[in-house]
Amino acid sequence: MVGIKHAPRPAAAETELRPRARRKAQRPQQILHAAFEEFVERGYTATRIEDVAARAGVTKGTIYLYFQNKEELFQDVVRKLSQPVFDEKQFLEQHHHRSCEELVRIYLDTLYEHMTVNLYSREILRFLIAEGRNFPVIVSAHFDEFVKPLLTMFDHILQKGVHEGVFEIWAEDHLSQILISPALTYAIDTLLGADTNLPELKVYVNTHYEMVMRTIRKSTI
Amino acid sequence: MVGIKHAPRPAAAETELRPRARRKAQRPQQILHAAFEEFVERGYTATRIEDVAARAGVTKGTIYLYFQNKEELFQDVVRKLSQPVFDEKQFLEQHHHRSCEELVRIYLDTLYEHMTVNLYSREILRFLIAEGRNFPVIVSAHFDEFVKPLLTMFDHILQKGVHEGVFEIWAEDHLSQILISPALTYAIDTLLGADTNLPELKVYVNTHYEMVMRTIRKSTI
Amino acid sequence: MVGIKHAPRPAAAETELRPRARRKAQRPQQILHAAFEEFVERGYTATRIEDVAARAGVTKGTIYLYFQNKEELFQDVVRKLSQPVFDEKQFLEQHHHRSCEELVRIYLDTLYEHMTVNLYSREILRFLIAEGRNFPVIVSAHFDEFVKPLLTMFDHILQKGVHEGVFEIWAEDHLSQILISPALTYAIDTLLGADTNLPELKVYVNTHYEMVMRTIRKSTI
Amino acid sequence: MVGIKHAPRPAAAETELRPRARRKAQRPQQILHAAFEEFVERGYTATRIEDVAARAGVTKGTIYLYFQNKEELFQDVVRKLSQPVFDEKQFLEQHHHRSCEELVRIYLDTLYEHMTVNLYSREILRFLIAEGRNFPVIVSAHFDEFVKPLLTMFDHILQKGVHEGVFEIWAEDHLSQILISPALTYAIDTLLGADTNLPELKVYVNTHYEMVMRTIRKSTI
DNA sequence: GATGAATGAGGATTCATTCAT
DNA sequence: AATGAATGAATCCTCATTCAT
Repeated sequence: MVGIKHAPRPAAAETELRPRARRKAQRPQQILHAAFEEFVERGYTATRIEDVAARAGVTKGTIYLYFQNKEELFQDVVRKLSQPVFDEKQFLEQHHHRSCEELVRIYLDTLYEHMTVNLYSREILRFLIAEGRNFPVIVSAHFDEFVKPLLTMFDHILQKGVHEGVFEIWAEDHLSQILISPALTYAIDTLLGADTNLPELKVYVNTHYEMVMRTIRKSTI
Repeated sequence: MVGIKHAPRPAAAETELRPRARRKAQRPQQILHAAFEEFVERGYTATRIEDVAARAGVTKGTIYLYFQNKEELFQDVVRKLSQPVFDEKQFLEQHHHRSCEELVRIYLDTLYEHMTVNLYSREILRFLIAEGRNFPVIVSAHFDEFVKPLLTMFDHILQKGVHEGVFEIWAEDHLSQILISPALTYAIDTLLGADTNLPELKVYVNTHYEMVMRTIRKSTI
Repeated sequence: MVGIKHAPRPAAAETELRPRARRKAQRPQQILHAAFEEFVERGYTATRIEDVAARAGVTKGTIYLYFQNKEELFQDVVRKLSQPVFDEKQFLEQHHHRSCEELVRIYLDTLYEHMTVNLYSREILRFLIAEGRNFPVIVSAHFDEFVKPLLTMFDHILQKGVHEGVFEIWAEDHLSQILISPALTYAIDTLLGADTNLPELKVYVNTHYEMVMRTIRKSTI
Repeated sequence: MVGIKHAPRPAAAETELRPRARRKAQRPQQILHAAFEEFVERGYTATRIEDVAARAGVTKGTIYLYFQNKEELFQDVVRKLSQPVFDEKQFLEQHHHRSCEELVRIYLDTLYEHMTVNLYSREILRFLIAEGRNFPVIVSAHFDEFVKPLLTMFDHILQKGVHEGVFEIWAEDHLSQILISPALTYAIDTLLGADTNLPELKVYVNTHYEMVMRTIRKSTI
């Protein structure tokens, strides 16, 4: 009987840890996600620690066991919940048999899909714009870690195209940035909740792709 | 002729008022600008009415003589300090002798100059992204009043070009939006204070212009 | 022409004063009445000087020309707008041919009518109860000037009745106060806005009168 | 027997709680009483939450843990600190052997004693008169819960007397209200702090009682 | 480790009062 | 005499943070 008193030991599902320890190990993640959602819904200042706690299923005090303070929590949310759109190496390997034009297309499709599906990216963009002034460090960290790789990768595709004689890089600077811009426009439109004005995605991407190709395709006269 | 050179004496409006009345007439503007600057520096929530007052050279109470409350003040800042980039009619008249390609170039130059010179536009964009969730009305009002005309006008230039046989509109939708996107990217980059990553404007505009032309110029084979 | 420029001199209607002077002379009264009404509607603290001013048709500043401050204004309202229910001398002369029983009846009728018709009395009672703590002087002044005479006068009627052998004063003290009490109850009920519970006045007065008579009428066995 | 002498150990409710929980359990009462006293001394508007807190030995914030806001606090004070004068059933059982005349006397004695001893009743009456305009709900709630039962109970005594042939109800309506009125007068006088004019209670009650009896005692000729 | 009661600094807003015009 | 713009003290309420349990 004594043994039965205790809840049966759960199958060590995800980790080897005891339930208590496991629960503890998950706390920070739970809290980060809860915080993210609250920050998304209300913005930094309007978000109350207590609401984050409630959403995470803990209480105020617990938040402070894992995070110094609200500011720290916010920064951690941005840092830890940002997800790279691509893993460049993997992307190139996965699509190594594709033509450069196809790579551009897949790149764009992936990018837009990421933005559509992945709440995080979009909302973190909002955070950065809204609160960036007060958190300059995470802004540039985010830029380095997530935006720059995006641009670099597009650059690589362009270069590959040049190398293969299908693309033409006629400008010295900023070309990738300019060519990808429409995706940012789309993201901002979404952020502004301009639902009415939101373009139909498929058509939008087609046009975007066409714009890119017309711009860089090497004329083969 | 000499006489005519001077602007016509302003209607008794401002100058002839007694000092007190004149001061009063200026208050709302003073406050709006002070508020704008505080909102820019701190964001909506972090801005204290008392700071706005101090910056405007008045005291707390005075703010409330002219604005219902903080929210109202914020909305008025956005509403009243937004400035249209173009007056389309005037723009077209002024440049009626230009070719369509030149019109596109002037359009872009004007747009970027506006963004560079005009603090307001840029920061109001930040407001809209940061606080838009809480002020949906001004977001859509702003879109209708300032963004939509911008797009429409670009559309008109494109159509003119098509009419004259120099441009080709090969997409049914969103073309203008996509073609102008790089300007938004530039604005956002500025907002993010990515000073390091900020492109040299002249080169950036050139590239943007070239992108547009490559995209829409009718091939004349 | 010069003469016509000025507004025609209004006929010296109520006083010999010039219009301007007359207007000035009326100001304090106007303000007192406006203040009274505001105090009635909102209570002392919730009444704003500006509202009083607006109701009096002047501006804030003007109030302070005639009254030291809000407190002073309140006290003046209570002092100057209280109106005696009876002029005892006149009352007795007017009804000298009546029997004592009739005098009691007329006394009660007058009292209730005063309370019903005369907003002031009722509301000033509320002031006294609500704010009396903070204005002890006017409470006792009011008591001496308005309540005491009321009781005294009833006493006199009783004594007259005793003298004429129709009434019997069987208690040494407080008899008048007790016999008049139902009128106070009625006033309070009105104040509490207990409209639902408010008795039909005529019936109520009848019962009150009957109570009084049964209490003091000399049995004539 | 010794053991039994002690009151049965109170249900774990209060005593067995850990100190923290116990303190929490008492907070609302502490605050209510502190608030009551402040409201009594200053009136609703002039009372500052911070003063209530200080008197309750807590800080501002704590008040808001237990009460939504100042208004709510006020209403709760009125609601929860009002105490019925009688428990009718108990009163009648306790005095079932008394004559109806004695019942009337005891009723009055109890009523006056309640008013004298029980600060709350008196001051809550002041609240209702002073602030009733702004809290109509609690006025009528209070009337239904505390005043009406008082009248009803007096009615019942009268009816009992009629049944036993000693009283005569000669008026259809409002009789109880009128007969009890002097008690209200007494309460108001106390409220007005008319200490000078305050009757000596014993004499006053005697006269009141005599008035009632002369009014309703069935003549036994 | 977790809790949640308590704190108290901080900020929006109101309004009696002043005073230059 | 009258105005009404401006002031700033006063007060409600919120919420990040602490800490005894």
